[in-house]
Amino acid sequence: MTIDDIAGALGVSKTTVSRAISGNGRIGAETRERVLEYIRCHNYRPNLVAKGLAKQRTYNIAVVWPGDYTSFDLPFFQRLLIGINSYLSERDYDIIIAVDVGNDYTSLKRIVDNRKCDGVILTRTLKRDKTIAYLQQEGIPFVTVGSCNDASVTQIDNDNRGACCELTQILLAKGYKRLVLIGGPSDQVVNEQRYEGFTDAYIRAGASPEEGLAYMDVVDDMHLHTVLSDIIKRHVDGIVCMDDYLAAQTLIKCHTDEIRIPEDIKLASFYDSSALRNSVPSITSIRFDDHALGEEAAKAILQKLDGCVPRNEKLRQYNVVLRESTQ
DNA sequence: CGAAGCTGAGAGGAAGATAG
DNA sequence: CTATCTTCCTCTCAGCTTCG
Repeated sequence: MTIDDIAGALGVSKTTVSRAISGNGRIGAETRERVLEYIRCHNYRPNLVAKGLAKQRTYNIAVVWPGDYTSFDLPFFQRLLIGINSYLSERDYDIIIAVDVGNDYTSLKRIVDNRKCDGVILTRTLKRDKTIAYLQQEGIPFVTVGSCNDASVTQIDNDNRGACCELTQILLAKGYKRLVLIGGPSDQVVNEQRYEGFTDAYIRAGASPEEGLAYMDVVDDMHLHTVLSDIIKRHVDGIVCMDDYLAAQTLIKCHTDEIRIPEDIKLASFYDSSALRNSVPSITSIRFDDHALGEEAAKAILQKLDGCVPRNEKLRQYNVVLRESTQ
């Protein structure tokens, strides 16, 4: 059934049917109700492809998923994606996933070149982000989940710097002065912000982190193993991991080397994934509302498509959840 | 005469159908 | 084989009719 069929059945023009559905343009209340009643009785659904043709829209949003995500990052991405989808699906938009690694945007480019999406949501940002530069050059509306230095980019983000600072401050206040930070690729803005938060906490405590106790760019198990061996030799008070994969590997390494957590060394992480929430011991972590983060990103991209300039949201709040690993 | 209510025509992209 | 319609469905501009 099309609006033409409805128009024929009710003896009005298809324009009138269209106006009754959209609510745009002049139409009598009685005529409108007659059309809507007919639609209700006959389960009519407008053809979105035809609507897209008329409105020059695809009703798809591309979401860029970093292909190098680990299984421990997945819960974050899953919650984020569900948040994005719950907002978009209520407004007849769908998601297309583009899987790209680092600064390679081949997958996204194919989607954009084939005009399969109206806008793009990036789920992380890099310090020199070529994907952002590409989208700016192409003039494609986009928002980032994650911060970047370009103020013209609409950015939605958790307060990673503040969260890492507060977590570190809590550990310092407990008397754990020699803390180590382990982080992933430093070209990811999120990791840099967490590093800054870590050093902020020391500065606020009137101290500075011990030289060489921040291990960045830990990207594979071999490297992590070497780092952990080094850390254990240095007899530090605690380890702060920038993600749950690193924390999980640290747990395994400590168990193998018969180092007890929290008796011999404290351990804290990010993301609050269920694997570490329920591990023995349970791991102190940061809790963000990733679902709401996704909804906000989706809202912002639809605002951009409608020609609004969404204000750059303030950083989203968090909770530090203290558990057995830092007692 | 002007506002309200409505209609006709055409645009939009891609693929299939038809004419030359 | 190439070029030119035609079709799919919806939206919207421009314009028509009706009525107070």
